[in-house]
Amino acid sequence: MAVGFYPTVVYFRAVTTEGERSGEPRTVRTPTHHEALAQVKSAIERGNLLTLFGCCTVEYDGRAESYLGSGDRLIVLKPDGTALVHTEEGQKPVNWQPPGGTFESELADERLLVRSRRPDPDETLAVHFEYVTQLSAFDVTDAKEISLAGSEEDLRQRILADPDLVEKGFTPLATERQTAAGAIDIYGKDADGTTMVVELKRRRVGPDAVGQLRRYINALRRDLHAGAEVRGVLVAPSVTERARSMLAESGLEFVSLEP
Amino acid sequence: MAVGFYPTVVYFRAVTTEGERSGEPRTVRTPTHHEALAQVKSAIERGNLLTLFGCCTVEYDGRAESYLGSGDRLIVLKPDGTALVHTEEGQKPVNWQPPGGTFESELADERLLVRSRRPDPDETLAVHFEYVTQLSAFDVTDAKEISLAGSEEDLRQRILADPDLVEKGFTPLATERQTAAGAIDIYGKDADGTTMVVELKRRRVGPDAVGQLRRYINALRRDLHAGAEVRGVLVAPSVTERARSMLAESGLEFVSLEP
DNA sequence: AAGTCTATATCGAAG
DNA sequence: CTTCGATGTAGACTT
Repeated sequence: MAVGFYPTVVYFRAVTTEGERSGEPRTVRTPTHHEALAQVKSAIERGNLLTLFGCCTVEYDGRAESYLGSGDRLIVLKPDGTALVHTEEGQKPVNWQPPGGTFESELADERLLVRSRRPDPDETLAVHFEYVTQLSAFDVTDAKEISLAGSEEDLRQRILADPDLVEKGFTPLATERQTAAGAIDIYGKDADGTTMVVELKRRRVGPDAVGQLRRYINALRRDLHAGAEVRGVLVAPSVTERARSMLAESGLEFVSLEP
Repeated sequence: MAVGFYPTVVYFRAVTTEGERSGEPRTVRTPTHHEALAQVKSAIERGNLLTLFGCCTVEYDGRAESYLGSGDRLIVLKPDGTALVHTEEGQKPVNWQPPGGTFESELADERLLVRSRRPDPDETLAVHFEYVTQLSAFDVTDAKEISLAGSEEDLRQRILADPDLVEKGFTPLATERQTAAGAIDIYGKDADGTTMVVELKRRRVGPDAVGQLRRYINALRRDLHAGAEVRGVLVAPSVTERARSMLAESGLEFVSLEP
């Protein structure tokens, strides 16, 4: 068992038992600010994923402004310019920077300062470290794409494959059909040939979805010849009480379907 | 310079130069799955912030479902139950679990498996590791709250402090005044005593904001006696072309104000 | 607990 | 480039 000293740089090559692992991560514990600066610069240069844990203050200036007092946080810097500042709680980072920016690091007042700048909108994020507990640079290449099911897109695919899920005899004619009020999820006809507008929601819907469907139908009625009959169907797992009464008022229909 | 062997557990106490630092972080490089499991369990038990870097697959099942094939990722587990799976790009984690869940870890097929379960909605996230490159457990207590300026709330405070920013003679009477269409940001009267509805947006607004303001005004006209005159003012840094014409059509006004 | 609204929303698609 | 809608939205606040 090795006991770390101060500062300690650890280079290591992974023991490979099943296929090639990624390049050597570089980890430094309790570095001096000077040493941390060198490691940060080098990691950014190499396009590594960089994590820093330590006590810091954070300033953000851009679409809004914020100041975060001194405390322990985990900072993640990605090669695409993303910056994340995480505290011990919450899913959302307490501060962040979206992809596309650039990182700069320097010693300010003899302490490590990491800055992220992003143009359009012009935004800066500055992390001032009081001390760095641990710094790690990882070589990471992850080509795999995620496959997601149960989304609205997935629901649409299922209805197109089996239109009877909406109503027996329903025939989809188009998806994303454009109207003045936006694109209709599924446009089609019922068994009698009456035009139908189907709006999909993957979860319980409120009044906003009813308004959206209503706007589509009004737009469609204007687009089609006057007096054209158009049915509107909201497809969702469930509906709020207020939305249900709005549907009734507007002569719209609801079909319950799990995503 | 120390060269890591396999596995290596590093316990260290930070050198304190300015006030007490947090407890000792625990970092393990290229652990066996068995060793990783012990460290994960111990870190969760202690309420530490845990980071894992390594090659893994990720399964999610809950509001939707997803599968993520094998690749290098950074996993962050927080003591509040938050789980984050980050790849080398993007601000959003590729998979995640909101706070409130519980972690379980075990060896499945002799490999480290970390699971997160969350009730209501019932959701599970499972990370299967092919190998762990590095594992770190941090003791973290961050009491500091973030102070944010330049938000819509901030804009409202400024207008209440100086109503002339909207219009000379404007008198705010209420904030968050309820209507059937929702709450009005600032409700008041102009120099002539005419009712005013002020809608605030901290950034460039599109047609949606005009629609929102229009709904508030219609609701208010219904609430007040018939024929009541109501002015609507949209306060934002700027407005899109389409929104500007909608404002003109609806007889609404626009005041440019930076957040 | 459920509904509503905001966000430094982020993200992707479409015009 | 803007505009628009979906998100496993998250998170805060009201009822």
